[in-house]
Amino acid sequence: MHRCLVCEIRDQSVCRAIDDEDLVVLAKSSKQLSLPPNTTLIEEGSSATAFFNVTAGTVKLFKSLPDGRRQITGFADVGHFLGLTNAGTYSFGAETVDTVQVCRFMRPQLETLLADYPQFERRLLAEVTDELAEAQEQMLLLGRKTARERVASFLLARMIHRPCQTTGEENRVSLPMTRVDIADYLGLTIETVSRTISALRRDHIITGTDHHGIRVLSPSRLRGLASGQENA
Amino acid sequence: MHRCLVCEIRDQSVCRAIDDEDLVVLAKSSKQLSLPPNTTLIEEGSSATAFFNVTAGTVKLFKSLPDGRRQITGFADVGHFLGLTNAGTYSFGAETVDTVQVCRFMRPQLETLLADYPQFERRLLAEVTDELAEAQEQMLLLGRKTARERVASFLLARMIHRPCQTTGEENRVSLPMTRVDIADYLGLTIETVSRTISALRRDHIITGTDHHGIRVLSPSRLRGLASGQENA
DNA sequence: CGGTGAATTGATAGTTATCAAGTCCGGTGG
DNA sequence: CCACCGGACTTGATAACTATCAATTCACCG
Repeated sequence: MHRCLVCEIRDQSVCRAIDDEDLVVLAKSSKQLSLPPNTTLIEEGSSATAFFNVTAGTVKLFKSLPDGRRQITGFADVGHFLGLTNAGTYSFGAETVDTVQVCRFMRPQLETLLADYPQFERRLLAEVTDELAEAQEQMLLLGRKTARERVASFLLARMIHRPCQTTGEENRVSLPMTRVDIADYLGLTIETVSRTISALRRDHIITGTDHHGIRVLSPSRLRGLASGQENA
Repeated sequence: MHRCLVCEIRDQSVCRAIDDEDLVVLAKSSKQLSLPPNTTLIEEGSSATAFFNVTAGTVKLFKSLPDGRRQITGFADVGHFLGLTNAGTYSFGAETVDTVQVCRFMRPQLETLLADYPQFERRLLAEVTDELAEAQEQMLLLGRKTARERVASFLLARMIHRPCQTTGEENRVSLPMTRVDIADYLGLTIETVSRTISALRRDHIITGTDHHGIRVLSPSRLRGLASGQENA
């Protein structure tokens, strides 16, 4: 059957630009993959042959230096696409954080889609524009915020962006990634991330001992911290 | 007459997506402006009413924190556009660095252009994709590079991107922006930028005493530094 | 030629990295 | 079911890099 027609997250992704009839074509030009944690989706510098749409889980995007230093440039979760590039090679790498499902489009087929469905291209432009705005926000964080402000910004962004209301707990934030990933995202070391989270706990701004999930006690104080009011 | 037809940088900008006949329409929907140094083009957070195409000079884009800390997210020079956003307000500010000329499109007219010229949208998508790749490179710089590596990366990028061959000097790099701007772009202080440039001079990697232009003596050592080889 | 803002240089302080133990937690096997 | 194992995380002590504060020096422009 036509897989894309019954896609649960269709309205959250770029695919919403395509109507029911044409989704048949889309289903043929894409393939769904299920990937275990820490799988390489895109190797940095490899030739750009595919394009992915995340339908479940979280993917990390990153760039590295020859000596191994790494900067995670973003986490892509449900509904996000990745793999666009003008050059022939990917300028970044991508790995799964947890178990991930993606739809993969091969490049020639993507080109066809872009040519045939202006709406699809329109959606893509909007998505990339959003990503650029996020990247600018992250540059502000990396260039000008303190460790405490960075961690607060990160937790706040995850609280707002992924309202984890599956559990009964209020303001719960899930952290599927490791401390290494958080550190590489915030431009810090794992020790500084750990110490800073502990400090926020001591200050009763957050709570919870689980390493992969915390609860925000005072969203307003967190918001204050994230925007540079070092008190609150 | 039809200004856009004789535009000297047309083939360097998004306007190259539009053919001669239709440029007449473009000329009507845009307006050319000449602006002195340090003019605000876009106020951070103001409502997004216009879109600009730089035809001469350099514009700085930035984001700020309430207490005044600022991060310059990029410099836009000849051929670059700026002002795209999905939200109703700009998430960033923009100011001229030197004397700048821009073509201004008002938002409704831009929407029309996008709808009528798929090629224009295509070009825009490519441009934004490039900017995103640059932003990711800058995140690597801000999150993981040392001061010396940051300055080396900056000088190298300007050498490669703006081959300043107007003067006879080889490998000349022009720095129209102030030390404050460079510092805010690299996530450093002006003192650290100044000290680092002096150190590169001492190490005979660059030369020149002019504050707004230097000459690279050893591009290869600069390249090594920029990618993390702390020797070279 | 003097004035003024920009840039450089110096001394010191602070934030975060590095190095080094521990502790916690999830998974595995007895 | 419980003990053990190993990786992830936390905590502590110290070091290093860059920021801050302060004083010149430089260069541009009237």
